[in-house]
Amino acid sequence: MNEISEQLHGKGRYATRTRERVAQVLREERRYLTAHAIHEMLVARGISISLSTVYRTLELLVGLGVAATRGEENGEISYVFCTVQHHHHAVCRTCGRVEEVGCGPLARFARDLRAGQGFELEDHAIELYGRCSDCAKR
Amino acid sequence: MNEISEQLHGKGRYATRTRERVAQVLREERRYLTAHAIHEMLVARGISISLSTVYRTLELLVGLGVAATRGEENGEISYVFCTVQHHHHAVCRTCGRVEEVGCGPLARFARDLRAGQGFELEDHAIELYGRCSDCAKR
DNA sequence: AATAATTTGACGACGAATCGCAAATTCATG
DNA sequence: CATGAATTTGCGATTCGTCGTCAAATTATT
Ligand SMILES: [Zn+2]
Ligand SMILES: [Zn+2]
Ligand SMILES: [Zn+2]
Ligand SMILES: [Zn+2]
Repeated sequence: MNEISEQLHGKGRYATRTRERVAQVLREERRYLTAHAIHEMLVARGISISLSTVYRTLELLVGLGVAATRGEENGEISYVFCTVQHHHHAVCRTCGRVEEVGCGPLARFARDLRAGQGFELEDHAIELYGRCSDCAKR
Repeated sequence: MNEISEQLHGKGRYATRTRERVAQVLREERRYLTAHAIHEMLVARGISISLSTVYRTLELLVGLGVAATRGEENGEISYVFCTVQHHHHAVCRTCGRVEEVGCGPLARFARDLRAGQGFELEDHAIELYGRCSDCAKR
């Protein structure tokens, strides 16, 4: 019984094979995927699952804090595996891999912002794009 | 003839009353609005315009670099008035006002990131949330 | 195995966004 | 200002992502 199963069990939800499979895709891929893409990947593996269930499971995982969403420019919603603590995502433009990074230097940024235009920073959303260590070598 | 009209004229597009009205809403509001919201605001002013035209005009303004988009979590797309040069948005959580801010401190952030996990930063997307100077006083 | 609670899949509803085409508007030209 | 070509607009239909309903299936418990 893994971490997600324990969280589900603690909240009176069932830890089903179906849910574990959706979570497994996110754990393996580590990049932003739409519900549709996840569904297709599971079907390609010979697993029978409905698109509705994929949506519901993703919503559940986001609620548990183990998945994060991002609104794409075309209106689609993408999901990615995620840890609970506050962090940001560095997205590789070559392979799509998502790495988590902290946000230490933002403290100084917030101070400058308040001094400059009186804006009191409460929160921030950052996405970083570039090349992951593997792809940068090639 | 304003700045947007000139840009349109230079690209063989017509500077129409309709387009100017959509741009005017963005200029006045300075916050993220959906195409639907913009359409309703224009209709409320007694202006007859189709939702299709609002969508097409917004797409055009984004292409001109005077509007920016953001994918919302529910799949909608929001638009905001924007200058061409690189910058980020500080969004007031009380009134929704969007202010533009630079990203000077990010240079150090990029250096630390490369040293820490080998990620080569090429670009970034940042959204800041908090209270604008007006709302912070109350 | 029996039971109760939860989840799943199939289907349809809903809304955002887009497309095609005829009518209207814009703009250059005379 | 009148004319005509080019572009834009509005309308309706269409596509597509997402979510709701409900009976059937699955899960956990005894
Ligand atoms: Zn994350
Ligand atoms: Zn990579
Ligand atoms: Zn404010
Ligand atoms: Zn920047």
